[in-house]
Amino acid sequence: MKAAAADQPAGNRRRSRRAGRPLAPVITADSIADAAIGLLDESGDFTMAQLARRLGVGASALYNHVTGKEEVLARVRELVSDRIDTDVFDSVPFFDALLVWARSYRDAFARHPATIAVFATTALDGAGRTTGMYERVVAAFLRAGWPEDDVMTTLVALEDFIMGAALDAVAPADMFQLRSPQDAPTLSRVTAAARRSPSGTRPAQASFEAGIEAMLTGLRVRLARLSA
Amino acid sequence: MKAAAADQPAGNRRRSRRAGRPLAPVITADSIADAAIGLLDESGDFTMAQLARRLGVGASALYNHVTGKEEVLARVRELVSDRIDTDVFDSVPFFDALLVWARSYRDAFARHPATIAVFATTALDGAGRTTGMYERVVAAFLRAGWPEDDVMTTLVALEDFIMGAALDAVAPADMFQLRSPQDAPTLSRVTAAARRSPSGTRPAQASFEAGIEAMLTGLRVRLARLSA
DNA sequence: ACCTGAACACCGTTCAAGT
DNA sequence: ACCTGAACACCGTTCAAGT
Repeated sequence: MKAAAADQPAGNRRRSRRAGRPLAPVITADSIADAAIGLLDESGDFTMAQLARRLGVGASALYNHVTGKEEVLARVRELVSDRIDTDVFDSVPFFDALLVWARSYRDAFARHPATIAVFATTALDGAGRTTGMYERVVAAFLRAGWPEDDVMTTLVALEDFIMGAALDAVAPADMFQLRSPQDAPTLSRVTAAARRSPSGTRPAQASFEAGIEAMLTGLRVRLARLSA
Repeated sequence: MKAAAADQPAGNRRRSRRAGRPLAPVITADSIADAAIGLLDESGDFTMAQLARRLGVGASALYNHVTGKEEVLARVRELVSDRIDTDVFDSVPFFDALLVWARSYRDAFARHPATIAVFATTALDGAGRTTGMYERVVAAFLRAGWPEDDVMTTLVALEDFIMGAALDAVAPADMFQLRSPQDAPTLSRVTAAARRSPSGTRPAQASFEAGIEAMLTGLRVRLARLSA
C-alpha cells in the first residue's frame, strides 16, 4: 500500500520527506515571501497552510524561518516597496516626479490589497527597503525647497490618498449599480452619465488621476504659501 | 450539582436558558449591529463568538437574524454612514460644506478601522442610509454646477483620500520612529522637525487637514476648467 | 420562529520527536 | 538547525433537537 517516493530533488509535487532535519534547508525566509506574493497576486490573500503547501512543506516548517504571519506580511511589504519608482526624482522636476512616484506606488499596492491595511498600520523597523524609499522621497521634498517641519505632514497626506485609491482599485466595478434606481434617482443619473462618458480608463483609474492631479495642484499652492 | 437559574428577565450576566424557542426573541438584527459597533469601538474588531457572548446567546443564535458576519458588517456600515453630516450642503457654500462632510466622514470611519476595507470594497445594496448619503452629496455637486459625467469620478477621488486618512488615523503614532536613525538620516531629521513643530494636532490629523485642503484647492481649479 | 449545543472545516501557532 | 505530524485554542457556519 505504500506509495513509491519517486520525487526528483527539484520537484515539489508529491508529499514525501521523512521526519528529521533535511540535508539542505528546503525553504528560506525569502522563498516564503516570494510564495506569499505569488498567492497574493493570484487570489488577493493567503494562509500559512496555503503557503506551506505551495512550498512543499508542512505549515509548522515555516516557523523555523519566520516568526509568524506578521513577519511574512512585513517581508511582502519590503518586496512591494521595492517596486516603487524613486529614481524619477533624480531625472525630472519635483512635481512631475511626484506624479510618477504616486502612480507606481498605487500600482504596486493595488495588486496586493491584503497588504494595504498592514502597510498603513505597521511601524517601520529600520533598515529595510521601505525606509529607503521614504529616505529618497523626503530628500526630494527638501531639494524642492519644502519646509523641513512640513515634509512628513504632506508626504503622509499624499500616502493617504494613494492607499485609499489602491483600496478602491480592488472594489467591484459595479459598486454603485443599484437594484432599485428609483430610490436614488440623482445617484443613478450620475453613475449612468459616468458610464457613457468617453473616458476609456476604468472608473477607479479615472478617480486616481483626478485626485492626484487635484492634490498636486493644491500642494503647489501650499508650497508657494509656506515659502512666502 | 445543578446551578440555580435565578436570572432576572433583563439580566444577561449568567448563562441559563433552556433549549427551544424563547417566549419572546432575545436578539434582533438591530441589537446585533449595535453590539458589533460597541465591540468595534472598544477593540477595533469583533468575532461572532464575542458578539454572541455580549448578547447573552450562543453563537449559532445569531444566524436566525443575520446571514453571517458580512451582513453584520454591512449593517454596521449603515450605522456609521448615518453619522456622516450631509445637512451642511443645505446651509453653507459647496466647498465649505465639502470640508465639513469630509471631516465627519473621516471621523466616522476612523473609529471603526475594521469596517474601512469592507466599506471600500462591498457594493451598495439599494435603499440603505449609505445610498442616501451618496444621493445627497451627488445632488450638491450638481447644484454647484459640476458636470454630470464627472461627479462620480471626483466624489470617489475624495473618498479615496478620506478612506486612506481613516486608515492612517489608527496607525501607531511612532510609525517612523526608527531604531537606527543613521540608516535614514534625512527621514530622521524631518520626522524630528515635525515633532518639534507647534502643530498641536496629532500627525494623522495634520496630514488629513493638509490633504483635504490641497484636494479642495485642486478641485476648485478642476471645476473652473470643466466649466470653461 | 428562535433558542441550545454538538459538530465541521478551517485558522495561526506550539512542540515533541526525528535526523 | 530544520523537518514532520499531532495538538491547541480559536474562527465562522451548519444543523438536529427542543419548545
